[in-house]
Amino acid sequence: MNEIFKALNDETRRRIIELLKDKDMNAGAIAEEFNISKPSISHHLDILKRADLITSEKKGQFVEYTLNTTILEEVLTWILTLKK
Amino acid sequence: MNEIFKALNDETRRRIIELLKDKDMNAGAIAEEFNISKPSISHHLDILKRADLITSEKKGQFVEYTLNTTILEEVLTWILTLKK
DNA sequence: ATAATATTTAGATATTTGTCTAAATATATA
DNA sequence: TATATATTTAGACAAATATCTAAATATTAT
Repeated sequence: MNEIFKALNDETRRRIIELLKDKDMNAGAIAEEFNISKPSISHHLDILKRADLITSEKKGQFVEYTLNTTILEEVLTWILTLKK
Repeated sequence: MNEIFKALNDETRRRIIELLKDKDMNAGAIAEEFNISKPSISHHLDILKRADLITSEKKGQFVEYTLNTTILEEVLTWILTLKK
Protein backbone atom coordinates (compact mmCIF):
# COMPACT_ATOMS: atom_id res chain seq x y z
CA MET A 1 0.00 0.00 0.00
CA ASN A 2 2.85 2.27 0.89
CA GLU A 3 4.52 1.56 -2.44
CA ILE A 4 1.36 2.36 -4.35
CA PHE A 5 0.78 5.72 -2.74
CA LYS A 6 4.45 6.56 -3.10
CA ALA A 7 4.25 5.75 -6.78
CA LEU A 8 1.13 7.83 -7.23
CA ASN A 9 2.65 10.78 -5.41
CA ASP A 10 4.27 12.29 -8.48
CA GLU A 11 2.71 14.21 -11.34
CA THR A 12 5.00 12.66 -13.95
CA ARG A 13 4.19 9.13 -12.83
CA ARG A 14 0.48 9.86 -12.78
CA ARG A 15 0.74 11.18 -16.33
CA ILE A 16 2.61 8.04 -17.36
CA ILE A 17 -0.25 6.01 -15.94
CA GLU A 18 -2.73 8.09 -17.90
CA LEU A 19 -0.73 7.58 -21.08
CA LEU A 20 -0.70 3.83 -20.59
CA LYS A 21 -4.44 3.87 -20.02
CA ASP A 22 -4.95 4.42 -23.73
CA LYS A 23 -2.30 2.11 -25.11
CA ASP A 24 0.85 0.19 -24.27
CA MET A 25 4.02 2.18 -24.93
CA ASN A 26 7.74 1.60 -24.95
CA ALA A 27 10.14 3.53 -22.74
CA GLY A 28 11.29 5.85 -25.49
CA ALA A 29 7.80 6.81 -26.56
CA ILE A 30 6.90 7.53 -22.96
CA ALA A 31 10.02 9.64 -22.48
CA GLU A 32 9.14 11.72 -25.55
CA GLU A 33 6.04 12.98 -23.77
CA PHE A 34 8.10 14.72 -21.11
CA ASN A 35 10.85 17.30 -20.86
CA ILE A 36 12.75 14.98 -18.62
CA SER A 37 15.80 12.88 -19.41
CA LYS A 38 15.36 9.23 -20.36
CA PRO A 39 17.19 7.96 -17.30
CA SER A 40 14.77 9.88 -15.11
CA ILE A 41 11.79 8.44 -16.93
CA SER A 42 13.35 5.02 -16.61
CA HIS A 43 13.57 5.61 -12.87
CA HIS A 44 9.90 6.61 -12.73
CA LEU A 45 8.97 3.49 -14.65
CA ASP A 46 10.93 1.44 -12.17
CA ILE A 47 9.01 2.94 -9.26
CA LEU A 48 5.69 2.28 -10.98
CA LYS A 49 6.81 -1.27 -11.67
CA ARG A 50 7.84 -1.92 -8.08
CA ALA A 51 4.39 -0.76 -7.04
CA ASP A 52 3.00 -3.22 -9.56
CA LEU A 53 1.09 -0.43 -11.24
CA ILE A 54 2.68 -1.30 -14.56
CA THR A 55 4.33 -4.34 -16.10
CA SER A 56 7.05 -4.50 -18.74
CA GLU A 57 7.84 -6.85 -21.56
CA LYS A 58 10.91 -6.82 -23.70
CA LYS A 59 10.08 -6.66 -27.39
CA GLY A 60 13.29 -6.80 -29.36
CA GLN A 61 15.32 -3.78 -28.46
CA PHE A 62 12.28 -2.02 -27.01
CA VAL A 63 10.66 -2.45 -23.64
CA GLU A 64 6.92 -2.17 -23.71
CA TYR A 65 5.04 -1.00 -20.66
CA THR A 66 1.47 -1.91 -19.77
CA LEU A 67 -0.85 -0.49 -17.13
CA ASN A 68 -1.95 -2.92 -14.45
CA THR A 69 -5.32 -1.65 -13.31
CA THR A 70 -5.80 -4.57 -10.95
CA ILE A 71 -3.54 -3.07 -8.36
CA LEU A 72 -5.62 0.09 -8.30
CA GLU A 73 -8.40 -1.95 -6.72
CA GLU A 74 -6.51 -1.74 -3.45
CA VAL A 75 -6.59 2.02 -3.41
CA LEU A 76 -10.18 1.96 -4.53
CA THR A 77 -11.32 -0.27 -1.68
CA TRP A 78 -9.27 1.66 0.84
CA ILE A 79 -11.04 4.85 -0.14
CA LEU A 80 -14.44 3.21 -0.27
CA THR A 81 -14.13 1.89 3.28
CA LEU A 82 -13.53 5.46 4.42
CA LYS A 83 -16.63 6.75 2.83
CA LYS A 84 -19.09 4.75 4.94
CA MET B 1 -4.79 16.62 -6.86
CA ASN B 2 -1.11 16.91 -6.13
CA GLU B 3 -1.87 17.99 -2.57
CA ILE B 4 -4.19 15.05 -2.05
CA PHE B 5 -1.73 12.42 -3.19
CA LYS B 6 1.02 14.10 -1.22
CA ALA B 7 -1.15 13.98 1.87
CA LEU B 8 -2.01 10.34 1.32
CA ASN B 9 1.62 9.39 0.81
CA ASP B 10 2.37 8.81 4.48
CA GLU B 11 1.40 5.92 6.70
CA THR B 12 0.81 8.14 9.74
CA ARG B 13 -1.51 10.43 7.83
CA ARG B 14 -3.43 7.51 6.37
CA ARG B 15 -3.88 6.13 9.87
CA ILE B 16 -5.13 9.51 11.06
CA ILE B 17 -7.68 9.43 8.27
CA GLU B 18 -8.75 5.96 9.33
CA LEU B 19 -9.11 7.12 12.93
CA LEU B 20 -11.30 10.01 11.89
CA LYS B 21 -13.44 7.68 9.84
CA ASP B 22 -14.97 6.35 13.06
CA LYS B 23 -15.30 9.56 15.02
CA ASP B 24 -14.16 13.16 15.25
CA MET B 25 -11.12 13.59 17.46
CA ASN B 26 -9.11 16.42 18.92
CA ALA B 27 -5.40 16.87 18.23
CA GLY B 28 -4.30 15.44 21.56
CA ALA B 29 -6.38 12.29 21.23
CA ILE B 30 -4.99 11.76 17.76
CA ALA B 31 -1.43 12.26 18.96
CA GLU B 32 -1.94 9.65 21.68
CA GLU B 33 -2.40 7.00 19.03
CA PHE B 34 1.15 7.46 17.78
CA ASN B 35 4.68 7.34 19.11
CA ILE B 36 5.34 10.64 17.50
CA SER B 37 5.64 14.06 19.13
CA LYS B 38 2.62 16.34 19.20
CA PRO B 39 4.25 18.97 17.00
CA SER B 40 4.84 16.31 14.35
CA ILE B 41 1.22 15.19 14.51
CA SER B 42 0.18 18.81 14.31
CA HIS B 43 2.24 19.09 11.16
CA HIS B 44 0.58 16.01 9.68
CA LEU B 45 -2.82 17.44 10.50
CA ASP B 46 -1.83 20.63 8.75
CA ILE B 47 -0.91 18.74 5.59
CA LEU B 48 -4.20 16.83 5.67
CA LYS B 49 -6.03 20.08 6.17
CA ARG B 50 -4.30 21.82 3.28
CA ALA B 51 -5.36 18.89 1.11
CA ASP B 52 -8.87 19.45 2.39
CA LEU B 53 -9.01 15.86 3.56
CA ILE B 54 -9.91 17.02 7.06
CA THR B 55 -11.45 20.09 8.63
CA SER B 56 -10.88 21.53 12.08
CA GLU B 57 -13.05 23.33 14.56
CA LYS B 58 -11.95 24.94 17.77
CA LYS B 59 -13.92 23.70 20.74
CA GLY B 60 -12.75 25.57 23.80
CA GLN B 61 -9.13 24.74 24.35
CA PHE B 62 -9.34 21.72 22.06
CA VAL B 63 -9.26 21.54 18.29
CA GLU B 64 -11.53 18.92 16.86
CA TYR B 65 -10.73 17.32 13.54
CA THR B 66 -13.25 15.85 11.13
CA LEU B 67 -12.73 13.73 8.03
CA ASN B 68 -13.90 15.26 4.78
CA THR B 69 -14.79 12.32 2.58
CA THR B 70 -16.00 14.59 -0.21
CA ILE B 71 -12.49 15.32 -1.36
CA LEU B 72 -11.78 11.62 -1.75
CA GLU B 73 -14.23 11.62 -4.64
CA GLU B 74 -11.54 13.22 -6.74
CA VAL B 75 -9.15 10.35 -6.20
CA LEU B 76 -11.95 7.90 -6.70
CA THR B 77 -12.95 9.28 -10.08
CA TRP B 78 -9.35 9.57 -11.19
CA ILE B 79 -8.84 5.88 -10.53
CA LEU B 80 -12.14 4.92 -12.09
CA THR B 81 -11.32 6.67 -15.34
CA LEU B 82 -8.16 4.58 -15.55
CA LYS B 83 -9.98 1.35 -15.18
CA LYS B 84 -11.98 1.61 -18.40
C1' DA C 1 32.39 -7.66 -36.45
C1' DT C 2 31.05 -2.78 -36.16
C1' DA C 3 27.99 0.80 -35.70
C1' DA C 4 23.56 2.54 -34.39
C1' DT C 5 19.55 2.54 -31.44
C1' DA C 6 16.97 1.58 -26.99
C1' DT C 7 17.13 1.28 -22.29
C1' DT C 8 19.03 0.95 -17.73
C1' DT C 9 22.59 1.57 -14.11
C1' DA C 10 25.75 4.44 -11.43
C1' DG C 11 26.96 8.29 -9.08
C1' DA C 12 26.25 13.15 -7.91
C1' DT C 13 23.39 17.00 -6.27
C1' DA C 14 19.67 20.11 -4.89
C1' DT C 15 15.15 19.94 -2.90
C1' DT C 16 11.58 18.04 -0.14
C1' DT C 17 9.98 15.71 3.86
C1' DG C 18 9.31 13.78 8.58
C1' DT C 19 10.91 14.26 12.83
C1' DC C 20 12.62 16.51 17.00
C1' DT C 21 13.06 20.19 20.92
C1' DA C 22 12.06 24.72 22.55
C1' DA C 23 9.13 28.44 22.54
C1' DA C 24 4.74 30.84 21.57
C1' DT C 25 -0.28 31.17 21.71
C1' DA C 26 -4.85 30.23 23.39
C1' DT C 27 -8.17 28.63 26.63
C1' DA C 28 -9.76 26.98 31.20
C1' DT C 29 -9.46 26.83 36.16
C1' DA C 30 -8.13 27.95 40.93
C1' DT D 1 -4.41 37.13 38.02
C1' DA D 2 -1.56 33.08 38.03
C1' DT D 3 -1.19 28.40 36.67
C1' DA D 4 -2.21 24.37 34.07
C1' DT D 5 -3.58 22.26 29.76
C1' DA D 6 -4.00 22.02 24.54
C1' DT D 7 -2.15 23.09 20.34
C1' DT D 8 0.73 25.31 16.99
C1' DT D 9 4.92 27.74 15.29
C1' DA D 10 9.89 28.08 14.58
C1' DG D 11 14.13 26.35 13.58
C1' DA D 12 17.27 22.48 12.98
C1' DC D 13 18.63 18.10 10.95
C1' DA D 14 18.82 13.51 8.80
C1' DA D 15 16.67 10.76 5.29
C1' DA D 16 14.24 10.36 1.02
C1' DT D 17 13.45 11.92 -3.67
C1' DA D 18 13.67 13.78 -8.51
C1' DT D 19 16.73 15.11 -11.52
C1' DC D 20 20.99 15.22 -14.24
C1' DT D 21 25.26 13.40 -17.02
C1' DA D 22 28.21 9.63 -18.17
C1' DA D 23 28.73 4.96 -18.78
C1' DA D 24 27.06 0.16 -19.31
C1' DT D 25 24.11 -3.33 -21.46
C1' DA D 26 21.26 -5.30 -25.03
C1' DT D 27 19.47 -5.66 -29.53
C1' DT D 28 19.32 -4.70 -34.50
C1' DA D 29 21.26 -3.62 -38.92
C1' DT D 30 25.13 -2.89 -42.10
